[in-house]
This record gives sequence, C-alpha cells and structure tokens, in this order.
Amino acid sequence: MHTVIQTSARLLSLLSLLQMRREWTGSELAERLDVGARTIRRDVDKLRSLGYPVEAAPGVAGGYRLGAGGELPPLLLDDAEAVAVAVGLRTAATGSIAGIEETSVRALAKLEQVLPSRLRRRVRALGDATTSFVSEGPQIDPELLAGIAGACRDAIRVRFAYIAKDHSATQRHTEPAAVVHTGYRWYLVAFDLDRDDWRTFRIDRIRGRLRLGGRGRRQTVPGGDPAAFVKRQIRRSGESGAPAGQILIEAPPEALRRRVPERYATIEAVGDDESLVTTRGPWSPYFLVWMSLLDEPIHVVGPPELVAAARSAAARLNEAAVGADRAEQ
Amino acid sequence: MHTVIQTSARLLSLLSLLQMRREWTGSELAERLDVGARTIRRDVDKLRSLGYPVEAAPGVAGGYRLGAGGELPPLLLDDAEAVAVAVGLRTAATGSIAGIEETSVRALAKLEQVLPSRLRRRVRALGDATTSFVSEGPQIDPELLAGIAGACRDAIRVRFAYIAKDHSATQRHTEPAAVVHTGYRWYLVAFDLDRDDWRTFRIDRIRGRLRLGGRGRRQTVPGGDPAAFVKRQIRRSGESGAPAGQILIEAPPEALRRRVPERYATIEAVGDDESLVTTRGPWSPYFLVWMSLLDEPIHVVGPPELVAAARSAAARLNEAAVGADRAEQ
DNA sequence: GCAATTGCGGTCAGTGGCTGTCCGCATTGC
DNA sequence: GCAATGCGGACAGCCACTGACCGCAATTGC
Repeated sequence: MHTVIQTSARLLSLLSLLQMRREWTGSELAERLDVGARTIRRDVDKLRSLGYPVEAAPGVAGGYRLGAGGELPPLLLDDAEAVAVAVGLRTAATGSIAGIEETSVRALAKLEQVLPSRLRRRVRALGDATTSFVSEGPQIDPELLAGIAGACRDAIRVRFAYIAKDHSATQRHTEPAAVVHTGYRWYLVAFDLDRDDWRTFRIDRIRGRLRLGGRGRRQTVPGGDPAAFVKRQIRRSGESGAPAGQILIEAPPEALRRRVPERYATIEAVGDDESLVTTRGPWSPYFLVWMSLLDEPIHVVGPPELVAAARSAAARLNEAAVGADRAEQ
Repeated sequence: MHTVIQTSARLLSLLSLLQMRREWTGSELAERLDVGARTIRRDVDKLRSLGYPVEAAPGVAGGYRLGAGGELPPLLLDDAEAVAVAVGLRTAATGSIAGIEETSVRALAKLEQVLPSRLRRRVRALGDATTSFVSEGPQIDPELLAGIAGACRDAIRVRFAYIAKDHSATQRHTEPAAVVHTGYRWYLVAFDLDRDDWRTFRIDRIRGRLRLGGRGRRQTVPGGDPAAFVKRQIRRSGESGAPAGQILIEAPPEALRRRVPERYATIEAVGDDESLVTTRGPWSPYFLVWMSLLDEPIHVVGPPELVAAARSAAARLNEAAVGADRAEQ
C-alpha cells in the first residue's frame, strides 16, 4: 500500500510511543509497529534528521528514548490529556497567572479548533464545575474568548450583541483584529462595519453567541499596536467603572509582594513601613476579606462602600462565631 | 534527497500551518512548502487518510482548513504556546479543578520530558511568580510531581529524602508505581527497596531533589488499585492531621454546590434549609474567607480554633474600618 | 448568467527512496 | 566473557512520489 503515508504514520506513531514511555528497545518498537528492527533504526534516524532528539543507549539496559531538544516535537495527547490541557488553558486564560493570558487564549483557540466534540463537551462540563473560587474580575467564558481569538487569527467577521456603557444593547458586525488583556479586563479591537470605524469592545459586555461570517479585510489596528490602541481608548473614554479599593497596610511593600497578586492590585510604599494597596479594577468583597488574612494591621482607605463592606463582613464573622458559642451551650 | 522524510516533514508542516490559521488556499500552501499544487492536494489526501479531517471549500473564497475530527491530531505548538500549556497544566495539577489533577500530572510529565530547557526555565519562572493566591492544601512543586509521575510511568527507581510523621528524616530508595490524588493530598505508592515492602509516601513530605536510578521491576500495586491501596493505608494509620473545619450555612445544599468547590469541602444537608460544610483537610483561613463571602448567614461549628479565627478576622476588619474613620477625621 | 477563483482527480513518465535481509562491530551489564 | 542491545554498510526489488497537463465541478461576486 501507499508506503509514504505508512512511513509518515509510522513516524508519528513512533513519536507517540516515545512520548508515552521513556524507554523502548528496538525490538519492542519493531513489534509494536510491525516492521523490521532495521526499519526502526532507520525511522529513528529520520526522526533525528527531523530535529527530534531520540537518545539511544546500547547494552543490555539500553533502548530508545525521546530527549528534550531544541524544538518541541508535535505533542501526541490521548483524550484525557487533551481535556486536561484544555481545562488548564482555560484557567490560565482567565487569569490566575499574570502574563500568559493572551498566549493561553491563542493556544486554546488552536486546540479548540481541532478538539473532537465529545472532548469539547467534557471540557465544558469540567470548566463549568470549576467553581469560580478566584472570582475576581468580570467573569468571561473562556470558550467565548477562544472563539473571538480564533476569529481574530483567521480574520473572520463576527456579529454579536453588545451592552454599551449606558446599558443599551446593540448588534455589532465587525472585523476582529486583536484580543487584548489589560491585567484586569479583556478587550476586543475590531473594525465596526456599521459605524465604519475601529472600536474596542469589552468582552465581558458581549452577550449571547458569536455569529461567524465571511472573511474580513482589515486586520491591522491603526498604529499597529493593539495594546496601545486599547490604552488610548480607555484613557479617552475615561473608563474607570466602579472606584478602586484602597487599603493601607502596616508593612513595607517588599513584605507584601509575594502575598498580593500583581494581577489584582498594585502596591505603593507610604512612609517607611506602610504600603498602599490599590485594586486594579473595582474592589470586591473578596479583596477585602483576603487582605484581612494578612498578618499585619490594615486600614481601609476608601471608598466609603469598602469601609461599609468591611463593617458588614466583620459583623457577619462575629455572628458566625457567636452562633458557634450558642451552639456549644 | 530523502523523499520520505521530506514528505513526512511536509505533512507535519502542513498540519502545523493548518493549525496556525484557519484558511489556506492550495497555492498559498504550495508556495509555503515549496512544492507543486498537485502535491498539496495529494498531501491533503494523505492527511485525510491518516484520520485528520481537512475540510476544503471550492470557489473564490475557498481553501483548506483543519476541522475537528474523531481523533486529536498531533499538536504543533510554538514556544510561547508550549509555555502556556505547561503553566496551565501546573495550575490544574495543583488543583483548582476537581477531577483532572492526575491526568494533568500525566500530561505535564509527557510535556516536560520533551520541553527544551530554555522553555522549562520560562515555565519555572512563571510558575514561581504565581503568587500562591489559592494556597489551599499543602504546597507541592508541580515539577516534583511531574518528575515522580514520570518515574512511575517509566518504572525508574528513585531515591529521595522523606520526612516521616514524627518529623524524622530518612533516605528512601524506591520503585515507584503510582501517584494518587485524594482530593486533598498527593501520595506516591512505591516499593521501598530497603524495607522490602510497599509503602505510601505523602509527596508534600518529600524534600530536596529526586535522584533517578535504574529500571525497576515492580510496578503493580498489591491489589491492583493504587487509589484503594492509599485509602487503606490512610485508614490504617489513622492519618487525620489537623481537624477539619465545619461551618453551618442557612441555605440548602443545592444553593451551595456551585459556590463551594468539591475539592475543598463536602456539603451535607441539615434539616430543611441548612447545610453543614466540612473541609476535606484541616481548615485554613481561606476556608473562612469564602464562607464569609456567601450571602447567607453562617455559623462556625468548630473546631474552637476556627471560631477564634473568625473572631479575630472580625476584629481585624472592624479595626480596619475604624482606622478608616479615624483617617477621615 | 457570466467570469474568476479554487478544489478535484485522472493519467503518464521518470526517479529514487523504502524495505527486508544479512553481516560484522561497539557498548553495556551481569 | 556472554548476552543483549544499538549501529550502520551493502544489496536487490519494488513501487510510491513528484511534477506536468488536462478537463470538470462548485462557489462567489458582479
């Protein structure tokens, strides 16, 4: 039969086997792949000449194994592993680790494009069960994010429903160009076909499903740098949303760096031994209670609502403790 | 030159291109791969016969694209994407999502085996910057976890330093068999060569680096099921550690399921409208935090330390609010 | 409806890579 | 030193791959 596709398929299988287990002897591989041992040696050579470092050891305890090379070989994942990767990327995209959100979304878009639907269902099920423990920031569906990122990559027009700042709902027809993550929010930079101009959209304000259209033409943001474009737009529109929360902590910034995720808040020194922690977005109850877990004394600076929230959280916790005492008696 | 390796390499490149962008025309691909358009068509056929569903559309807006098939094609990631995947798997492994920890570790072991060292460094750097925001449960280095999982998979002997329950340090020489995650802790089931018997090790009590040895012989846990083995061992040794925390919430369990990660706590109904939430491991301040973020009234049941923690958190919050008032004056 | 673009697949000839077999050699662990 | 293992040269047969050329079908845009 078609030898090359056999050969190619065999090379892929070989790579897969080498990724599954560390050590294989030539004869094991020959048996698994149903070819002669000589062919295995030749295949190993082929893999090497393709840049994948197959290490070999002679002797009775010898065998073949795949080493870490200069280039990443194609990853051959089984179903469960693929699901794990997708779920991992979803959480990474929604941001527990600073600095790789956008790359995670890109990788997720790539994976979702080829993910069999049965696996996609499993990913979705697991993702929904995730319990947004770190429910900081606006909640965004990673699938929506991946879909938008894919549309940007492929220059595919998208229609979606959008809730503007004044809560008015509109239908948008756009040619998406880039997805930008500011450390707090996700934005889509796209050419709005109805308004005939470039716009930025807050992705958490996109509602419903994306409707994909035909191929778009514009894919380069004015100025070339999508992140800069978003920054300008934000500054111009003075988008501030709810006020940030500020808390003063009786500890130098260095002592806090490790305990305050950069993603959520900034730290400034105040005097010698105090730090001002400011949330990047609007404050949330979580910020409050979490700050209360630090060892050092804290003082809420503002806004007044945060002070009120602190008082009510204190009351709730007190009640919880009192309830315990009552239960004991 | 070697046509088959050229052909195989071209198929891989083709797959890579199709994963990068959604639509390519045949002539674009032909130019990129430096072959004739006819060959591209044949290569597409080859990919199809390998099981990867390449969709094609005729017409002026047509082209080739990779669809979602029954089988996952080899993932061809660039450097940044590989790092994102590795970081995502690390966080998934250390457990923000219930149910895929062990698979994530397996996938991570697979990836780390072939990850070029420059990328491994970047992953480590990002991982270290993660800020253990969700620092529930014992902290475990995902790299250690991946290393152990790899040793299990490959049946490679490992030596490591181990801190026993009575804090005494010992050197262990083992043939690792399986890594088990209980929903709270990670365990290694291995054959202890010095003690000549099977043992379970808490991975958070392993110190320092793993030293890998030669090939082991035993890889099947007595009874066949590693998880069951670990469960038996835990029951026998009566390992309980610090006491679990319990909080009574004035809400039916159904209302809580979504807001309380199964991984950290169990929920039982008490009466008609109340639920008892019990941490799986010892309670931590974080448990207190998110319980206090629920809307319904809560009551700490025990242990007394948790009551005390609630009281002191309440006091701190009160002080924080008072401090704010003072600052305003 | 027409034209342009694009994918599809048949055919042909030439070339050269792939496979299995057989061989001797080097290395490692027991 | 023996057994197991990887390495690679040589040889013969075979047939898959490539590029070129062709006409056909489907889709989009005007």
